Amino acid sequence: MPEGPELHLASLYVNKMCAGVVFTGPVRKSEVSKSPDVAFACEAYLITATSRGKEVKLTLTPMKSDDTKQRVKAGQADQAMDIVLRFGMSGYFRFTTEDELPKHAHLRFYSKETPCRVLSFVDARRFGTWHPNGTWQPDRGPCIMFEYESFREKVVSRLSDRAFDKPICEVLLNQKYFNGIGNYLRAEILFRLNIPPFVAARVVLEGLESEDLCENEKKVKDEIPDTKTSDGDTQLKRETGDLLRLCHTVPLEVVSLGGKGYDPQKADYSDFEAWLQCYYKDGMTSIRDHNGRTMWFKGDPGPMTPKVLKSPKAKKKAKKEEDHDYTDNKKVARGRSESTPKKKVVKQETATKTPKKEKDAHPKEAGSKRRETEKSEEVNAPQTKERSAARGRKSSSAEPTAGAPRRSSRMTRQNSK
DNA sequence: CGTCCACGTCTAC
DNA sequence: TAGACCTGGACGG
Repeated sequence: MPEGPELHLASLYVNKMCAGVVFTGPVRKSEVSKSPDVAFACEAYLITATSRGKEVKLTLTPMKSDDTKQRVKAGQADQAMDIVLRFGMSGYFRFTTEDELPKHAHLRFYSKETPCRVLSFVDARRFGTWHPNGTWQPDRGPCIMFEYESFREKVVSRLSDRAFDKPICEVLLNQKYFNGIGNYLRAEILFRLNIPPFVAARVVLEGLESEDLCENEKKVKDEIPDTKTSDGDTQLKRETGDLLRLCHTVPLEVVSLGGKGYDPQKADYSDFEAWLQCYYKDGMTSIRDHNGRTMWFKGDPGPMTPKVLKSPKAKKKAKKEEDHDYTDNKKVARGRSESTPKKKVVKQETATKTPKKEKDAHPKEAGSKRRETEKSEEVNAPQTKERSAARGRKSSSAEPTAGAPRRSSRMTRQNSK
């Protein structure tokens, strides 16, 4: 969930659900959370939210009353407090009754009703954080969705920054310049323009102007290939705008998909999945970037494609071997200089294309990926995603295609209800 | 049961 | 530029 669009949808969710709701008492934190306590308590306060790139800011506003002195004396807030949150890999908001508190609700705001309801920041993996009395993180750039002009200007004017020496797909994750872009967005954006992911960012970006010449807010019309015909090869990509503009418009498309894209309650990610054209899609290729993140793309990977294998798997494998290596020469032998090459078995890269034994039933499922990886083993060659229908097939062999076990593995929030 | 993978930062050799 | 930080779902055995 959490890339720029989801963070923004989260702020919309808070504003919608909490409009007119009066909250009361202290803000509560789960026992297990390592994020700071939120020292705010108030007899009656309101909650609103805004977003910027990959951050959300909650504003707690005490409601007027005449007993200000008393309140202050009682340790109650009389001033608004901002809390800035980052969502990590799994954060989101829910507004529920107290007895429906989601698991992993690490920060909670209680309404004054009876029975009361609770606005929760839910974050299973706890990679998310919050900062009481916080401000937008200084090192993050302008929001790609709502500060488009300054975002664009900043990138164009700082192209000499060595940050742009790296492959474009990696630079797109640099929040100093692309605040709001995440792993699925970088794949979708580069795919739309057919830009090889591992081309130096500067090469891709130089020549672009600060002014967006295509500045007439015309909806980016993109042909979404008929999902049924699978074979997402339908090449009708006629995108409007340059890379920087798509860093703005593509995320906004996700926002326009609406709440169902976000609200885990709806458990309905089908629209979002249908919207995806590249990320995790069948027929696409994926390889690990220099930071170990999976880059999805199609076609030419570009000249700066990572040489050494650094998939989590490869790493783990290497580690394992080390553990079982009693020869004591680890440090010397492969200590570090040659890091991971170990068995660069590089099978013929032609191994890339997996026999297509399955006709797509329905794009979806992230399943089979591991299988592919399996095949590639130590190979650095890109892997194209193969059908996973086989997966559903397999597990529910009794039930072939009909109700296709379309539980869409990932993308499906752990709510499904 | 175990392994691999995930929409993201952080910080420590 | 590796790990670290976490939980849980999908799969494989």
